[in-house]
Amino acid sequence: MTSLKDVARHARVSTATVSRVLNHPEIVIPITRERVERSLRTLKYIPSRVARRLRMQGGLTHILGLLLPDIQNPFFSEVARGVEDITYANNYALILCNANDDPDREKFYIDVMRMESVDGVLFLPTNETDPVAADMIRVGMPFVCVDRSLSNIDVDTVEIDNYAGSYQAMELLIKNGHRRIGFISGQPYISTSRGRQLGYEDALRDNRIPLEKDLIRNGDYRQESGRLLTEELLNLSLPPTALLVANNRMTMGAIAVLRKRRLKIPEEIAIIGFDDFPWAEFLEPPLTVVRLPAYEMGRKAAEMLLQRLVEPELEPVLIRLAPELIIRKSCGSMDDTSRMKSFNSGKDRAYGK
Amino acid sequence: MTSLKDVARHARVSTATVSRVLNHPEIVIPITRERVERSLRTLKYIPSRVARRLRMQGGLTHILGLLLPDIQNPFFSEVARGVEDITYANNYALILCNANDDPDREKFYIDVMRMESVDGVLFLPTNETDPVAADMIRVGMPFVCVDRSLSNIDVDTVEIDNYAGSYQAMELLIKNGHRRIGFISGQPYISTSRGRQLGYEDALRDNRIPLEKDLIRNGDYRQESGRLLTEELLNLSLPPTALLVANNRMTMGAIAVLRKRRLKIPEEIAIIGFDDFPWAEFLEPPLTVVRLPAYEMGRKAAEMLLQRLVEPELEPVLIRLAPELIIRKSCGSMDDTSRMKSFNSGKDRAYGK
DNA sequence: TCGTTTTCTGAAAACGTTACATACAACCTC
DNA sequence: GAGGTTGTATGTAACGTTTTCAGAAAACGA
Repeated sequence: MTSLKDVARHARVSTATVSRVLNHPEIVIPITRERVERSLRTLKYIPSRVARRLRMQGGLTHILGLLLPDIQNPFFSEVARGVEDITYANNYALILCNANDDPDREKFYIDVMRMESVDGVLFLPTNETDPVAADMIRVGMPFVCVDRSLSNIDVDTVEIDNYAGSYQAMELLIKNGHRRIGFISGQPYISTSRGRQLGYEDALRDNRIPLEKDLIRNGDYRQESGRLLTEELLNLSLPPTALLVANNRMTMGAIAVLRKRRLKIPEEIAIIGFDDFPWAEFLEPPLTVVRLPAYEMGRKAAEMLLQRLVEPELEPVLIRLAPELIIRKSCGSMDDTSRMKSFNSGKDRAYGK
Repeated sequence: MTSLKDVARHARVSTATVSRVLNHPEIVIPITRERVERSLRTLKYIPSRVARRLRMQGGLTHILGLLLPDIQNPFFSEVARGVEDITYANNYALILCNANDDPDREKFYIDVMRMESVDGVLFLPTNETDPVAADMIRVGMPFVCVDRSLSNIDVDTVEIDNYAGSYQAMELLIKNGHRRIGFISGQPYISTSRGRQLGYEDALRDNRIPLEKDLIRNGDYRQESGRLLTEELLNLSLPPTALLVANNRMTMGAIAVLRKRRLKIPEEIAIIGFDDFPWAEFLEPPLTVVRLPAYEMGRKAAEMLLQRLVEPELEPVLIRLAPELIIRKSCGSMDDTSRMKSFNSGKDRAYGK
């Protein structure tokens, strides 16, 4: 690798001059500048970001870190794409790490980011209380929480209005005549899960439907979990007539069970999932979902972090993005309301009411 | 940030000793070692990988780069997961970059990797002739090509036997009675596309079915492309009775068109896609696919690169992984062969043969 | 006791940058 | 013409590590 020193020797100037040609070309006299630039080209000089980063402790070195819980989930990879579009547009490099839902791995990568002295970190916590992250924030590392929040820490956050998302989904199901609605939630120590669950509960209460603890199940956001919990719900003596599932993976698990039991959707059981994904409309029937603006969230978060870098003293900001209910067929469409109702009353009778 | 120097001062030793405690603990006497370790802990020392990397030019600094064409495609994100599992297991950090199918972005990130002096690079080229990558290889950077190969460059490569994949898919379609099979291919300058197309052509030839240029369409691996080309194929005066689609995105485009035209799958048109994905079995009908071992490929590639780091002088190696035909319903299952046949002969008559 | 080996530690140099302080002109200003 | 100002380039000191070299101290053998 050719270094600044090589270029300096070749152009018969000092390294300082070469560095200035690179960083502040306007303050070096054209004749010298051109000579240096020629040397730069002939030697194919490539600067070392490592050396620069070492030297510029405290300055900006144009590298950000992004830590995701699960890169395979299209929701998170869309967040990543949003982030990356912004960082690239601003000439920032990005260290993208995948915690794989494993706290040890998460810690490993958080440490990596500190060790790499990135300018700032975009973080999607796998759980609410992360001492390593907390430490990082305390120590003054520019930091933005994305999608999920950290408890007891006041820090820039971009998240989705999960409460509104599930509230709207519930309203639709209730309007379609459902009263026994199963809710497959995520882990209670993830902020998104709690928001979604609260929306579920409030929608019931606002519609004077009694809350049944039995109908709420906590899973771990994985497909297997969705499968298991759906089985449990269907095996209830009074099974639900509709399902609200808190993420896309568990939704797939749920659908797998529904298929296996040959239950007709939405006639025999309705289902709404969280997270839209490219194939949702090709399922049979097309899946009604709460679309979460993942790409938007990634962009917003990256913009926020870049902003924070130039204005470190600002008060922490919270941005909440609105989800969107995408009504397809799996919830019983509006047109089917009548059929829906009669079906449900039939069910109700079957239950002995 | 506390540095080695701080720790050294606190423990009343030299920085050299602290460094030795960190890297070669066995050569420092226990009494000193413990004192240093105590200081390390109380000061919460976190090493700077940046400084280490700068110092260890030529040595191994435990960081690898991975450059993907499109992080949102589940195929690539699965590759990433495979890579990441291996790097993490070996205590390597990973800089994961997303070229977003954009050659400029690809160049940007390749440069970033050089500038960051990573130990090695895992690269999925967006096209076969990449001067920047070629340069990197020439300059001796440990390098592994994944999934797609670079032309004219002898370098470690892990890829999939695309030829076999499409050959097998074609055999199945032909066995199911199809003779007019449309092929929606990728860009001809991507090695995977060519392999898949060759398999298509050879399967036809080996079964004495004349090749019709009209039935082969080149797309760009995006959904819109699949949509367009399917429309084109269906608008042919003699449209195909089956479709083989060279990647998952274009397959979705194709299915969208088939749905829109209310064509029954597989009765009116059969379809096989490349790349399995989590939802393929939930489509109606479940999609027959050529499963590509993406995760495996990621693992293999990472292992290969790590191997290369310790044995730089080895001859370049080519690993070709076998795909797997996953037969579901969209191609007309074996049981339906008879129905298939009669259906096709009916079609044939309709075509005036 | 003295030399020799062994074990441990410290000083210093290097990695490739950037920034600060300085040097040396040349040009004003009074 | 002394002193100040500007414009340009240089020298050098960091940044935080690792490693080489050499020296001090300890252990050993005679």
